[in-house]
Amino acid sequence: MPENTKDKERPFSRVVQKLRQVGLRPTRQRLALAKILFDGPCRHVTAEILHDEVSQANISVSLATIYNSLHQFTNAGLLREVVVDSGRTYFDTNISDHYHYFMEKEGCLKDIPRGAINFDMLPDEPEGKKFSRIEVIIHVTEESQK
Amino acid sequence: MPENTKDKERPFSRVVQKLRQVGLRPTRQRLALAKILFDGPCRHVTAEILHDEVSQANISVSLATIYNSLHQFTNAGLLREVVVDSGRTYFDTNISDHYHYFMEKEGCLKDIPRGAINFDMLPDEPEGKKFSRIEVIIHVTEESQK
DNA sequence: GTGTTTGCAAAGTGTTTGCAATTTA
DNA sequence: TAAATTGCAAACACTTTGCAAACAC
Repeated sequence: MPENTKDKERPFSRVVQKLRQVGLRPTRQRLALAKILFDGPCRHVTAEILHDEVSQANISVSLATIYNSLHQFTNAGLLREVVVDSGRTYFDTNISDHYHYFMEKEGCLKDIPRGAINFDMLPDEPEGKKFSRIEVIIHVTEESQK
Repeated sequence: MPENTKDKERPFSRVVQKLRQVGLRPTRQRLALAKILFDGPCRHVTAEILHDEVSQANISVSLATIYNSLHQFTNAGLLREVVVDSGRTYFDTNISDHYHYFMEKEGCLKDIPRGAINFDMLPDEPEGKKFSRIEVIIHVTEESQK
């Protein structure tokens, strides 16, 4: 099992930049996570899923670091937190305004395509308050279930 | 501290009925909880809030029983679970179709008045699936905060 | 070198569970 | 009395924290 170091830095350059832009040092751990998260289609992950995936890639990143990184990425605006399930935190790599399906059976999130859902009217913001975000989650079950 | 037993059953009759209707024995604990929950305006509670309130009324109900009861009430259709915050479960005594404000500062839920929010269009249910419920949560912050 | 980041293990939070004792019908 | 319910304490799942060692610049 010879170590493959040849493609160690080059393919990460985009990810390295992304981290640098938000002021996070591109450490081995953060690079591995960022590559999984941002180098491909948008994803919805939990800390545990990420931990499994990074492990499968034979990179060891502790759970504590995964949690730290997820929050750092979120604070930096690279991720968005989605709450569907008390006791489990999902992070969405799609940071644009959009809503979610929650597939009850699989326990996973899917983006609702832009334009597939629309508000006719919204309440007014109360005096001195503002709506910081509007979450819509459509729970999807199998036809047979109630 | 003389025990006050005179008004022990009568004022509970509505609540007793409610429990009986869904097949739950009106025990001392369930009655105390049901009275707090259903005898008055609609509420949003967590297990802890309920525990505090019932304790303040000098009735002792263990947290385990509170959790049990909240789930029993929910399964019986007397309550509805609302997820806003990972790590804390809210129960809503308003079981009609409606949506929520989440007041970030206070960490509490408020119902959005019926008709204040409306969908213009909704996605179609995929083949063999159905939308079991649609959750809308508007996060409300102070004007100054972002 | 200096300040940042990591990883472990321990602590924390909210919730669930097993089971003996108690209560309800 | 039989079956349901309760409460405790222990177990749980997920997340956060403190701190010494390792790392990035």
